[in-house]
Amino acid sequence: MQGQNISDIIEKYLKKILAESEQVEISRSEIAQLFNVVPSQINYVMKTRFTIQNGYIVESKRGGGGYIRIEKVNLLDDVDVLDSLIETIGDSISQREGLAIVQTLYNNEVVNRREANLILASIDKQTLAADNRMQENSFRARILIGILNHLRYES
Amino acid sequence: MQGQNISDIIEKYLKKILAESEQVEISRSEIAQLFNVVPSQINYVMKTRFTIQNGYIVESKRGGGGYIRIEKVNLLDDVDVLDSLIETIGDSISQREGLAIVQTLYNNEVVNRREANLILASIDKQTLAADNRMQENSFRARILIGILNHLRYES
DNA sequence: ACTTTGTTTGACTAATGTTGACTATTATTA
DNA sequence: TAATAATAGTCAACATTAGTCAAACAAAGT
Repeated sequence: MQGQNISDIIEKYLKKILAESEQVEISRSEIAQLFNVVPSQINYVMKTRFTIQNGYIVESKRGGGGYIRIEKVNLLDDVDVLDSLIETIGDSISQREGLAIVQTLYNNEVVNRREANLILASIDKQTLAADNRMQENSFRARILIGILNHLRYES
Repeated sequence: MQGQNISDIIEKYLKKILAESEQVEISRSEIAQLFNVVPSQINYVMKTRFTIQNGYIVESKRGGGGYIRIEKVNLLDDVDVLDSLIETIGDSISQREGLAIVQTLYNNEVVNRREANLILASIDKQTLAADNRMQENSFRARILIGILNHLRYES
């Protein structure tokens, strides 16, 4: 039997619920209590077992009536393309290279023209207007990767 | 599932009314009594859920016959609203406020759902993952303004 | 055995919501 | 016009959640 540690058990518990419904909304402290672990262990489970690569989106809110919501999403077919693009980007990318990435997305029909232009607006040199080139390229990389990760699934 | 805290409930109550008519006029104390909260909680709800970023304008009057009036505004009809939206962004904006703005763009059919999610991905806290909060909010502001200006001159 | 990777824990931090005392404004009444 | 009543606004303390991070511990590789 594999999966005997408590994180695996919590993971199974939640995925069983998610097999029935599209999403779960939990109270971190309640789940923690239910499995007799500290609350932050729930964060660990989220971070290691409910990632976007696995097809899950996790959202949360603090304060009174706070929650953690896990949503199961359908991963698309182009995931491999997206992965390799993300790899290409790394942690820094120029505007010219960014344009090429968006072009690729458009050519592969991952995004349409309007969406492509929207992305370009967000990674535009003038938009980012960073203090220095390194910072600008760094944020451009993060934004593009965030968008690519988003394109993994249909919402 | 969602909306366990009383502020969310009050928000929903008011938005239900606003779905029918363009505006509501309430008595702060009456609403407070209706939901069994202190009057100032109504101000909290206004400040966090009925801002211009959310697409609402709140006006009020004190004294006898005082009121709080919530008005739904339309981005398309009102060019000034877009401008004031950009103005409220300034050079820094939180993820929460950013979400409110994108939601408003969607509600006003300036963008569709897919585009809205694309924008949200680009201004997401995790996407930006800046060294500090100020930097994160600063770049979020630049991106949003860049996108808003793009949308303005696009259609 | 040693090293690397994964898990568990708890102290500290951050975000959001609730409450009430005090203040400000407007209308009504003396 | 001055006093009073009837509203709404502000602000800071407190309450209620979730998040981060690094240390301790455990398991798996080499």
